[in-house]
This record gives sequence, structure tokens and C-alpha cells, in this order.
Amino acid sequence: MAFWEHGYEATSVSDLTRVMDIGAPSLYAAFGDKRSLFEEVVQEYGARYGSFGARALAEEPTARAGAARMLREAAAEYTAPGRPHGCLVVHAAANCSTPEVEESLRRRRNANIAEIKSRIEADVAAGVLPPDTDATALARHTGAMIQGMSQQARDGASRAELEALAEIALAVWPRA
Amino acid sequence: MAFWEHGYEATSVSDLTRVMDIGAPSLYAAFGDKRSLFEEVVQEYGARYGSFGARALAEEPTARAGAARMLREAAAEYTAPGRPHGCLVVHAAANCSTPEVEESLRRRRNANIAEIKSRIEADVAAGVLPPDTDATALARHTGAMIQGMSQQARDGASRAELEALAEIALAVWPRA
DNA sequence: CACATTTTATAGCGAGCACTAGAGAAATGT
DNA sequence: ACATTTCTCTAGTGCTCGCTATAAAATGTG
Repeated sequence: MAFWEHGYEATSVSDLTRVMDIGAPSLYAAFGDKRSLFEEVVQEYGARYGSFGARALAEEPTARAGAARMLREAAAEYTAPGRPHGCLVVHAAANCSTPEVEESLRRRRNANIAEIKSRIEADVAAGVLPPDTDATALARHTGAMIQGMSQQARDGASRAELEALAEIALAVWPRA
Repeated sequence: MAFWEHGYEATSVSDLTRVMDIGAPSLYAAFGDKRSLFEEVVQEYGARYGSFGARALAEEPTARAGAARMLREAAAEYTAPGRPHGCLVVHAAANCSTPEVEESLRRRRNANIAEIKSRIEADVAAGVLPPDTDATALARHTGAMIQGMSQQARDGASRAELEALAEIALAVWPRA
């Protein structure tokens, strides 16, 4: 939560020990160092809050339906009350002076886009999407949209505003 | 440049004195403190690199044409060689432990979107865009797209990839 | 050239950072 | 009940941060 709200660098170890209500030595005994703790937090975040996209792509019958659900759920996830707004993976390691941490989240972001791309390609191969569909660009568009929505959520956009935005973004998909 | 590449927090005063090749006291005599220097840098950035959007909206005959030029130029600007990729205003104060700095850039981002919105509303009033156009959502979509493109540029997308993405995003605009 | 003024460089201020050594408390096994 | 092992808390490590006092150098002026 602290990493999510304030990012990797801006969250100090004393912030962490305070919110976890443990002493610093216990934290280091349990996680090694700050970076390892962060990686574990990211993994937990990915499993609990960041998996709606992959789930949508896997469970919906078409890439378009998957992307639609993904964008709509993003609007809800990124503005959920009681949690920091936006996506940890998008924001928590921006401007990070530890390049490894920044790179780690960058890989996650690009992997998400690659997932969308391969889902699109599967639909193209199956004839669900037109054969001239530019899977790379369409996947990147969807990824950029998600990231833009996350930024908007941080900047104060409401769930309804993000949902309206998602509906607009969905209009670019070729009709099945 | 240093602020642009690494962000406000991750750029230390000694980084600044090194690249500016002056001593710390000279820097403080000239700018007051780190925050004031940053604000001046942001202003200079806005005038030099961040004004392509406002120019596009002002010079093109329609909101749609303005947004089209804005997105296409963003693809070029955000991947220009010899400069940090992406937009300073989007990234330089993410995860900032100085809330005023974060808020200052947030205001700039939201002001940009408000500009797009009022340009759209002008076209709706003039009958260039359909009267049922949701100006707020369409403006936010364009802003989110720009911000998403900036993030993509930071994550390694090429100019051509961003341009393909921009063309897709333009397809959502109501036909004139 | 001598002097007054500005500019610069050195060196260091207190504070907070990530991280850890060593002492004491708690828990455990017998 | 006691010894031993495990944990945990206090306190402090060296480091870098933003920022500045002081003193030397450079500059302009008669």
C-alpha cells in the first residue's frame, strides 16, 4: 500500500516499519533488503490487483471482448475506494534511481502488452478479426490506454469518467 | 535535461551543479532553491518542447485536425533523438515526496486536457462536431492517449510504433 | 595601481536515508 | 526450573541529501 501510493523511492524503510508495525531488523531478517521486499510486494500486487487484465483476456471469447472487459474493469480498479488510485506497476518505479527496479516494472508492462498482442493474433488467425489487423499497434494502443487511464485516475478522474473514456477507446476495434 | 530524464527527486543538487558546471552557492544565488529551479525548468520545457499540443489546437481548423496533429507530433517529440524520451510534465514528478511539485505538474496536465475540451466544445457549438459529442470524455481520451504514448516512449516504443498507435486513436473521432 | 564589490569555490551544517551490531526479552526443549 | 536458542528493540553505522557560512578570487571603478 505504501509502495503503491508513494512509489519505491519515496517510501522509506522507516515508513515501512511503521505501517507494518515491526522493527527494522525484523524486516531485514524477513525480506533481505528493501528491493527484495518491493519485488515481493509487486508479485503480491500482480496476483491480487493486477491480474484482471489477463483474466479478461483468458475468459472472454474474443480479444475484443477481453479488451473491453479489461478497460472497463481498469476504470473500476484504478478508482477503487480505500486503495491508492492507479496501477502500482505503472507508477511505483517512475523516476527511480535504482535502474533494476525501474527495469523490472518496465518488463512487466511490456509483457502485458505482449499478452494482448498474442491474444489479438490468435483472433486474427482464427478469422475473428480481419487479416489486415495490425496486432502490434492495436495491442500497444490498448496498453497505452490502460496506462493513460491509470495516470488519469491518479490525476483525479472518477470511475464514471474513466468508463466513458474506455467506451471511446473500444470504438477503435474492428467489428467482428 | 537531468530533471527530464531522471525526475525531480532522483536528480540531486550535486547532479545539477555537475551538469551546469557551477558551484552549489551560485546555483542557490541564481534560483533560490531546488524547487524554484525545477519550476523554471518546467516553464522553459513547456515553452520549448511542450507547446506542440496547444499550437496544433490553435492552428488547425478543427478540433479533430488539431488532435490529429497533436498525436502525430507527440509520436515524434517523445522519441526525438538526443533528448530523454517521453514528456517531462507526465513523468518528472511521479512518486514525489514533495506534494507541491507533484501537484504543480498535475495541474499542468489537467489544464492541457481542459484546453482540448474547450476546443472540442467550440467545434460542437459551431456544428463541426455532432451535438451529442461528449466533450469531457473525448478530451480525456485524447489526454490519456498522449500520456500513454509518453509512457510507451519511455518503455522503448519507436516513433513509427507511436505513430501507428496515434492513427488508431484518431479513429474514435466523430467524422466531421 | 589601489580599492570596493561581486562572484565563486571549499568545506561543512543538520537531517534523513538504507542498513546492522549487540543487548535484552521471549520462547523453547529438557 | 533452568539453559539455550530465537527473536526483537535500541541505538547507531556511514552515506548522501538540500542547503549555507566563510574566505579566496575575479571584476569593475577611481
